[in-house]
Amino acid sequence: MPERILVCVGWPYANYLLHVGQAAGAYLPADIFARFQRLKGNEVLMVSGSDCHGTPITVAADKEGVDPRVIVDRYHPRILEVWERFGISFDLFTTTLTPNHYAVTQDVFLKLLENDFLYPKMAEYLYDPEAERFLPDRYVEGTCPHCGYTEARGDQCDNCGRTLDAVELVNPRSKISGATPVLRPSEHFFLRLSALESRLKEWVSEKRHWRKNVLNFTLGMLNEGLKDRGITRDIKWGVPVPVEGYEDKCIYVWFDAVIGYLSASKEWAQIRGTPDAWKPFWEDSSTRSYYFVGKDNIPFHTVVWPAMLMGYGGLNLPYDVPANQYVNFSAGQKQSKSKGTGTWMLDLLDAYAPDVVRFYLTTVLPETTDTEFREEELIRANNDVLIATWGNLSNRVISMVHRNFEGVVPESGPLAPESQALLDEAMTAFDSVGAEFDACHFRAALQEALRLAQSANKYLDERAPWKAVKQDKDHAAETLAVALDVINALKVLLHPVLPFSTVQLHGDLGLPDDVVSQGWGFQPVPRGTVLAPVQPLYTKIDVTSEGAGA
RNA sequence: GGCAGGGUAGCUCAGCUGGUCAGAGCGCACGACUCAUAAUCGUGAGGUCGGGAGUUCAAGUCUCCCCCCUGCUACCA
Repeated sequence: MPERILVCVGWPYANYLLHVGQAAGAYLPADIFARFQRLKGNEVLMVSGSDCHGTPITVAADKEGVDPRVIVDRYHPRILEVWERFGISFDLFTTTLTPNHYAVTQDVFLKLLENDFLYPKMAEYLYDPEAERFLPDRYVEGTCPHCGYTEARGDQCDNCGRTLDAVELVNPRSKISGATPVLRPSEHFFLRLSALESRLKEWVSEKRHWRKNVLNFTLGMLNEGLKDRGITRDIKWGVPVPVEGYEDKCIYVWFDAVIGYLSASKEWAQIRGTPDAWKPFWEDSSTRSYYFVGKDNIPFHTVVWPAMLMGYGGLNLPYDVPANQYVNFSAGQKQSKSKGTGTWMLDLLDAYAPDVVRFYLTTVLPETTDTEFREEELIRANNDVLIATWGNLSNRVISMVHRNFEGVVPESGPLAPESQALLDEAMTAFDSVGAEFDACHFRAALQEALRLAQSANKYLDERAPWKAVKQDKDHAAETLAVALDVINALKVLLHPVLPFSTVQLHGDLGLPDDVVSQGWGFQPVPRGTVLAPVQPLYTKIDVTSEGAGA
């Protein structure tokens, strides 16, 4: 019975290039998961898009004296390029600038308003009289009232680490213009999170399968008590508030960004020519929806978005939010998009084959703790694990079939116990590896799959077909045929992580159709199949040269 | 400051509800093999599980205190 799986991935901000941390934190795990589910024969919808609103984009645009759209148009195509080259298999990767997204966002807004989960409230906010805009706390600098640090930000002092309120700062100044901010009254809509607190608690308490950090963090937030949250801003770049008298205000970026999952699903359905196709993914309660995000985004996906969905009514809440920790870069330096440090995905993909990057990143996915990206480790993983254990396995077997059996998969007679044992192991692997993938334990899944490759290597060493072929050709035939069957199993087991090279292997094995249509399960290579000439799946990387991948 | 996660072999990381939990892979040393991208297979060395105190017959595993890293702390998203 096929299941329906909705894979939602955090929306990248459209004013930076994508770095390794984002790829490993959200997009790669989401893609591995989606590919696995498709192999299982499940119906998968995987959506995301560029988050195009928000203060940083308008600030960047102002700095260059251009429309924010120019910034978006510069980065969105680069993001798409990463998906293409890295093999992130979105069903739709859109933006928050589409008319559809605006319409869906406003619909959610109005429905929440109608259901009394939104209400307007007057308050005072910091205003930059020179730049003529209201300032988020982060855009105010000044002297810390506690330690006297002169570069303190409005939300926190980087020197003494205290949390601040922007109005506490001594000598406050706007980060944008340098002007002294003033307080100005403004009326904004607030999301009545407080009213949904108990329902959220009840809902979260059932989520035993959530990761420890996600569950505890969310429970902690709920137990502290939820405060209503302002969801509109005095800005012109964003989705307009669809209420009379509020024409000069926009819906705040995080509110519209999470709605993107829904609007993208609807857009996907429209593009496909089946406008209602989104509904089963959102309205059928048997659908499992997953949200792949970084740990900094947990509250938006385990509290705010669920609250919005509850307030809206009739739509599925997240089934799981397998949030990841961070991938750090070199000596504990964070992969920060704002600081401009880190390894950009496009640079990395210029240097290395996508599957090599995917393989290495999968071994260091920050599933439970922050991890570290190191280029020399990537090279080592390629040479000493990917090629040594897996690439070389298929290479040595295919080579021997060419040398001794004219490249045709030989017949295997009655199987020796060790041959049957290896095949049994391959069949079992679909359960064990599959269970890990399904539980979003991608590192463990990869490790488990590689164990089968090691067993196959051991099997070859014990049966020594290169020796057997001289006295007992049937013995060698059996060994190679069985080894090919296991390689074919590994091709499927590894496909979610290594989509490019396993597709190549599928063709090299002379098999029809594609890997996905073969499905998640053991399939022997038909005897008599003609193999393609030997063609290495991966290329060794010279340690001394800077990235020479194929 | 508060909340959450993490601190385990040279490196990257597993270790759920306390008793083969002191592990895996890589690296390193030695041996075997030579089909294969000097790949593979076997053997071995390596850690008082961040520090201290406690509970227990028994603690990386529970409790308390301390140190370090990361995130959040509601106007970055």
